[in-house]
Amino acid sequence: MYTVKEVSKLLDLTEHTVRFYTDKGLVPSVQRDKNNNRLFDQESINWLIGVRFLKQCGMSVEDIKSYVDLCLEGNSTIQERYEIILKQKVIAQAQLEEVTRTVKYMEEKANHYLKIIKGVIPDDTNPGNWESKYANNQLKKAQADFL
Amino acid sequence: MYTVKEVSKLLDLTEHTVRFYTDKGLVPSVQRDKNNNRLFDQESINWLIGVRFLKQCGMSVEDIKSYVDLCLEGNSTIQERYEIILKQKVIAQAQLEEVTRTVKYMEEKANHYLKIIKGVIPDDTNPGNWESKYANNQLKKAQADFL
DNA sequence: CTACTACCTTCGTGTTACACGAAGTCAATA
DNA sequence: TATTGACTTCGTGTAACACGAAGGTAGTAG
Repeated sequence: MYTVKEVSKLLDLTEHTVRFYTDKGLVPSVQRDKNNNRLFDQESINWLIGVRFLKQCGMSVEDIKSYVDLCLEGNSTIQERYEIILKQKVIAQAQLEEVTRTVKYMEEKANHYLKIIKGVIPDDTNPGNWESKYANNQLKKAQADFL
Repeated sequence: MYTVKEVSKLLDLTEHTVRFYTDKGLVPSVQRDKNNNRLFDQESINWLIGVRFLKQCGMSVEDIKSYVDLCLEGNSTIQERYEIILKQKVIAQAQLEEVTRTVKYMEEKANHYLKIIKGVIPDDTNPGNWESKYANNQLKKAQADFL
């Protein structure tokens, strides 16, 4: 059994957020002790982890609430829930691509700066610099995605 | 040369956001035509793409502005910029792990639902369901990360 | 017994990064 | 002439919190 504080540490959420989520009904299994303190058992923590995943891929608190309610409604809603998860899966996959590109950008950028610092190449801070060159290269791929 | 509308389509931002960013000075190379319309050349678009990457890994508009200002200040700020990028790189890499986990969660969850729908396994909607079982498995890894 | 700590509550304000609409102004185009 | 599309400022609204205040209760330590 965990307190709000422990859970917040465990899942890297603020206590505020943990209370916020439970109050919004995102963690139906959360209990109270005789002093009205929130008590999280393993299951509640598991729920919270699930909630974090759903949040992660851009679901609003409201939408997560709806989803949780569907879960509580029972087996009749499984098709509906399946479709929600499928949609989120697609979103998460798109995020994965974006984040992968971002990591790559940061890596190449860091390398670029490092080279300048080490004097391997001259600096080029002014407009028309690496930002441009890098992005110009990226743009072909990027545009293919966006257009 | 691109208009706000075109850029917004190209980079999947709203026109509001594009104006917002340019007004905040995140795209120093943006020009105006004789009618005061924002005009984006290739370089401005590249800048915007860079801004998007920085945003992506959690930098605030304010911090991006500071970074952009550092860029404009010139070669003396390269070390500082290098450190910023390194920090963002770490953040982006952490995001990558999180998103990877999220994708996995969604995939496994979708598979689970699919099995229920196809009648391969019975439903288990009530508390103590798959959410718990999945999360219980995840928890060991998760806890290793968080504790 | 009292002080302190750790929960809880409600209330209310502040923040970020926008979204959105209103109203009014230009300028080019049909 | 009317529409279109850009612009501006102003102002409100929103989500998901962050944070502090004020006040309550419960358990522990000195």
